[in-house]
Amino acid sequence: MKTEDSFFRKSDYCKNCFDCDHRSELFNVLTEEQMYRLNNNRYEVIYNAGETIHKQGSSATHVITLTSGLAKLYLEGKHRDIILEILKPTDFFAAPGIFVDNRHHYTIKAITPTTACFLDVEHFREMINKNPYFAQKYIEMMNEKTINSFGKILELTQKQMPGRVAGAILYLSNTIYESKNMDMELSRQDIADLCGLSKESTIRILKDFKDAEYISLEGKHLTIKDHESLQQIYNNG
Amino acid sequence: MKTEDSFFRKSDYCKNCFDCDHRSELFNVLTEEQMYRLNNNRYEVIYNAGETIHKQGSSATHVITLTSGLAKLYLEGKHRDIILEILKPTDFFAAPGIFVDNRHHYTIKAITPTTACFLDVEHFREMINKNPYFAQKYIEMMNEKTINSFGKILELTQKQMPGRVAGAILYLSNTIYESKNMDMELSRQDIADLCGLSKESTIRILKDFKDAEYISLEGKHLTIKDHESLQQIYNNG
DNA sequence: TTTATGTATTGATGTAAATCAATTTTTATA
DNA sequence: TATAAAAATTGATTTACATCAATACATAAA
Repeated sequence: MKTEDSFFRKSDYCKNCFDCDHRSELFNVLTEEQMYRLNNNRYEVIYNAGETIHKQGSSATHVITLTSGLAKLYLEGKHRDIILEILKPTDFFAAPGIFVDNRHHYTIKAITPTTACFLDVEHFREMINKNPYFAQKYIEMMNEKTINSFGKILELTQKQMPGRVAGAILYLSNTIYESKNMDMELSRQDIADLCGLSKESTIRILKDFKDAEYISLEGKHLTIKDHESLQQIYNNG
Repeated sequence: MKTEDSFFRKSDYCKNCFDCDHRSELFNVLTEEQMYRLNNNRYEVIYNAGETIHKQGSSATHVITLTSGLAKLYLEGKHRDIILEILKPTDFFAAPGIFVDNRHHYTIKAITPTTACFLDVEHFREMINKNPYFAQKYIEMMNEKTINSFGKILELTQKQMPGRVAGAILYLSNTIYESKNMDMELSRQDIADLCGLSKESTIRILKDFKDAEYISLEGKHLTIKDHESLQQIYNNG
């Protein structure tokens, strides 16, 4: 059911792709004709906080661009979830499964009210086949994600708790909120899943950082007070 | 310095790419002209066991196909190495860095005497730009690796020791040696790095499996005696 | 407002796996 | 062959983290 809030957000709907400021930069290399077709085939969906956008294991029929809000992309494990990435506008996502087994290998869930623009996989594949620039852009994007996932593997297996939590704080500050002063929309469990730690351990480390005055923290309001120290803990973690 | 053994292996040198049976299936979609250019630009290198083929952090100038031998592809972490993949003929490898920062983000080292066929990155990029089938094949390959690395993340963070060691044994048997009866060329440390465990812990689990008669193990000769049980341990982890 | 339900916090306890240390076995070298 | 060096094994100890349990707090529903 739509909330009043999401109803009003319908003003967020994009008129067209040509002058859309929510468009992923991936699409900048499309030809005029391809852009036209893109515009005719896309559609937008509005999600409430907590709703699932892609479900791990389900069939991958569309690629998406997040046009507003915040979402988490995570692997559902047996014992816990591992958040690989927080998605924000205008992140583009094409499931790696669309060229393999047409399945989603992770779940994407809205953290805040969110809108996403959907594009049919067949259409996306066609763009790749017909436009080498587009293909190259996509490959660059994929490869960057691969490299990131290497880093994730090392962090999750080699860093210990303080290093991982410091890493999560720096990631949120540098990449997601782009500020040292954050009204985080993530729950403590989300932060834990970002670190691959239990909720309790994460909370304890956050408290340590607060006591050491590296951060200030009240509820979901977090401010980085000593970026230097956090960075050092992350590096030596 | 070349050993006598590696000298004799020069007979392994490929005459040309056209009828090469060490060629990665990726290249099957090349046009005749592209295949001709491939043949003229490639070169082969012979490695002794233990030698480094690609070094993490160094600049990525070539993509490779492993034409003989066995190699390990691993991330060098602060405290330990994580083996992502064992490479065997005719595995193809293009560093994800070639479309990002022109660096290697992992190290590849020969486990046994090994030959690898090198192809210039510029040339490889050209193939991708000029041949959409080739680009698609490459994307498929990349995506498959991405999906595998998701699995790796879950295994390393959620499975405990017996599950991980069982996984490594099954991987070696199913994918690398393609037999239940293996004369493993990997060291105990290699197996540990494949599991993300310490050498000592890995050895202990192997001993447990031997005592339970799931495997027989003498030195580097390993035979799977109870595949079912190993699979179950892997699944329930 | 009251009640309920989920989220956050803190402390006590348990445990999986690493580390350390010593010994044995294997492989390489003089 | 003898000797050195590396790899494998085993046991004892330590520790980083999870789990469990109880309580506090916040948000939403009645």
